[in-house]
Amino acid sequence: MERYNFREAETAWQGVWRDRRSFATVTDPSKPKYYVLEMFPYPSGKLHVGHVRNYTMGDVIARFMRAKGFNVLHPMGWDAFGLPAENAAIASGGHPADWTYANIATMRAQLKLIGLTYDWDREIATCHPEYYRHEQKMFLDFLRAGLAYRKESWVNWDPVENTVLANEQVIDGRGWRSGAPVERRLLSQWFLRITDFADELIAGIEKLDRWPERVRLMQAKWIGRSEGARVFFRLGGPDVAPGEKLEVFTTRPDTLFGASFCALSPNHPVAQRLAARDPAAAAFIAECGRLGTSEATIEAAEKLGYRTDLVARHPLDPAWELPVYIANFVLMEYGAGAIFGCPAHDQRDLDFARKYGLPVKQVVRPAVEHDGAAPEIGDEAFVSTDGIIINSDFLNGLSVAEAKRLATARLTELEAGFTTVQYRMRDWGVSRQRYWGCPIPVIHCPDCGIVPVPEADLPVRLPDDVSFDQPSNPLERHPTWKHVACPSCGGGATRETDTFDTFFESSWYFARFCSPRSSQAFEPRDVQYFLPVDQYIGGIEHAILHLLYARFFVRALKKCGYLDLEEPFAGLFTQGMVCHASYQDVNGQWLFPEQVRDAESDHPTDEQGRPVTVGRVEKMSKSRKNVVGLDEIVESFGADTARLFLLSDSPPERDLEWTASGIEGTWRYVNRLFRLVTERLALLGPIGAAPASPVDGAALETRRVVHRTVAAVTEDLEHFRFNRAIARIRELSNHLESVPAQSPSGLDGSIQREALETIVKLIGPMMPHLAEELWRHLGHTELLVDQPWPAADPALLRDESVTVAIQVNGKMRDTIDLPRDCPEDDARAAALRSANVIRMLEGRPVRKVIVVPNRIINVVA
RNA sequence: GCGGGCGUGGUGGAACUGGUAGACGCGCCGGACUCAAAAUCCGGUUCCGAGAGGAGUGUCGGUUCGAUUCCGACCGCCCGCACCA
Repeated sequence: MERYNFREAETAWQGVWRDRRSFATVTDPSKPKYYVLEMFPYPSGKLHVGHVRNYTMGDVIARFMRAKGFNVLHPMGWDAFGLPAENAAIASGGHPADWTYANIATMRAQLKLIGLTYDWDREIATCHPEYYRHEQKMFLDFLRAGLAYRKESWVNWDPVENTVLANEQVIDGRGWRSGAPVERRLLSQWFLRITDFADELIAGIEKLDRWPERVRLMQAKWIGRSEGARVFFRLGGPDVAPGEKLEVFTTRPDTLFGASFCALSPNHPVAQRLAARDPAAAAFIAECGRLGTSEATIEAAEKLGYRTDLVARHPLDPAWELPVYIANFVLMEYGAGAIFGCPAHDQRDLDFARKYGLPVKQVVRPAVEHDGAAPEIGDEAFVSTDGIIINSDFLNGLSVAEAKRLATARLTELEAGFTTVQYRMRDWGVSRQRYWGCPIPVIHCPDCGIVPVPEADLPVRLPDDVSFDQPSNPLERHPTWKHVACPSCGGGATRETDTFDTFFESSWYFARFCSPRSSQAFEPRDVQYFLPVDQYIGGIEHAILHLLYARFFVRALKKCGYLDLEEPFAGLFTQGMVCHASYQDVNGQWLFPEQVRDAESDHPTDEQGRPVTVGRVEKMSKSRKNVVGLDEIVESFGADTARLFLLSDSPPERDLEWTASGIEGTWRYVNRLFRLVTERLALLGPIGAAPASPVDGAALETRRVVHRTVAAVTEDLEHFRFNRAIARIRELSNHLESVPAQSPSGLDGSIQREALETIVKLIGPMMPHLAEELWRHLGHTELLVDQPWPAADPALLRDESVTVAIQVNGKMRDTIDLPRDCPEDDARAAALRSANVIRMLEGRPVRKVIVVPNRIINVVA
């Protein structure tokens, strides 16, 4: 029996596609375009099968859309700056660039093994000066447009990576890569004004209707828009200047009459000033700093306050004085860094008030009163906004919404406040104290201050001769690199030694792919044609990070005149992870899957026959050794088998468990398909002849199955339902196998040909090498990749007779074949004739018969 | 705590807008071929029951002629956010 020689076929077809430049794409506005992009990888070393699931999905879409006639852009590149390269250099003494480029070479070769339709002419690596020079220019333009600025602020310091992290890169108080608890440091850093676009970024989410709801919600929450008011409280007390005011932010100006205290952040300027003259205040502030504000321990931390000798005068009743506290739960970074506390209607304020014996005055009662009186405030604040204002002077009797409006109107009149919108998101800190990144193109001059590097001097290149023998930034220690003449006054000055956050590079690479060799960042003609990305594919872990930064970046670029684009990614798909069981030997050491015998049995052992403990099925990771190498799988089963398995076993958005039995089963199917086609070649009609039009029998049924499959698979691929598409194709091949191959009972040659050519075309996006090989076997000289996607004949999608289920009292008792769309009376009569129905009725009278045309008949007794 | 998602055979998962639950696989069982094994092929495989039939989509309840699908309460799992005023 002939087996499919995937090694020969895959190498050969990859060569043909390469030589014919089958997947090279050019800007051609006369054709509809489709831009498919998978999030480009960081070149970390070697690919395992878990890495390639999203590339396979992207490739299926690219090939499918290509067959449907689109001019498909499907590029690949490398997110090549980043810490692992530097860490490798520290560990082994090499240079980050060498490590990075070597990994790129390895991974590029691996990607080429699996037959992806990348236009390799467009390959980019972000660590190349021809790439990063453009983002240096962008930064200078941002600077000019006021979108970039430098300020001293408290930042997140990762003590393991020895660098600052953006807020988005701190997960549960820990560095997103190192996992180390983040410290707070006061540093001068570069920021991008992402908050300028907060409103636009939130409004734009509405229009991203081809994004997962989950990601849209996460972004909206991250940006965190709150409508409210700034309110000013006149301060009183020692060393308070005449007319000095305390500014607070609140979303509930309607509850101002329920105020019982004000609270300052420990970092608030007023608190800091107080600390200078009040040692107890200073001690309290120091204590707050020790506890940390970004630690996960905050959750359990008690709400603590220090009562100052200051008072705050109520803006709507100057005779009313409120105590002023310094409180550990007030964040300097949000709002005004100070609050007014309304214990009756805010749980946190209530806890605080109870602890310090402050008054609790209810000013909102439930809109629907229960038995007359409003319930007392006990340990639970009444936080609902569905209520009526009470005990509040001129606001009494109003709804919460009305009271908000009236209160802020009065505040505005008194010049004691105004309405405002507050965001949770803060500006994006882009400075990193590391070497392997894009240099920030500014110069610090003792006389002129910050001076941008002149555009003619770009790119500011990284120096090659650096050492990693100390933990600090090598650019800082370099003997000459940072010492330059000031471009403005010519005097002695120093370069900025920080580099950009690597999310800077990934914020615009999708645009660079449109014109990767241009001397500009990109050509307007190209980006206008290809952008936005029609289908973006990547992991959920970037729901906020990269996907938010890129959305901001296109807006900033638009403002600077680079491009005219609303959103970078019109469609987004977030794929699940590839998982594998993990194994430990008797000593608790992790084992690679290939070191385990009988891994899927009840008693797996190691190579010495000792028992092995099977752990959880979890994401493939080097540390647990539960990885399956891509090279090994391609060598044993071929790229198509690996691709098919990655697509078939789970829905694409869910996690997939990689199993040896699964990949073997897929390999069996690949061979079955190969035989199905190659064993029937002698029976086929000529190429190009129209299929016969049988009126009934097996031949008609076969044509129906073929066309139904085309319709179903097309629909499935359009909706990312790869697992279902594959199930449909398997049903079709099951059907074809069941039809006798040989005449006279077999099919007409033209119908055989139609069926086999169709199945080959349908598997094309998923198993491109096998499909191309079988297409050649079918006698074609042109390439399958240049063939159009098959179309289903609508006439063959409609059956003339339908199988209708018959229920008695909702339970299925029989099925009957009826002509399609037959009259209801006929259907009813046919159902009542059914022997099973008569038996199940047991002589009871029929009360009602429900007929759902072509579907079901329910006899109710 | 808040927000979102998910619970279907031994297992991964199907089931269009409420209309034949378990498609398509994996595994398992039986059989054919073989000296034997592998490969391949054929048949079976939700549970109970010999059968007729009954039960069945996390649990309980509701709406309906009919519920995996809609509604309510609960249980469990996963993910995100979390002193945001």
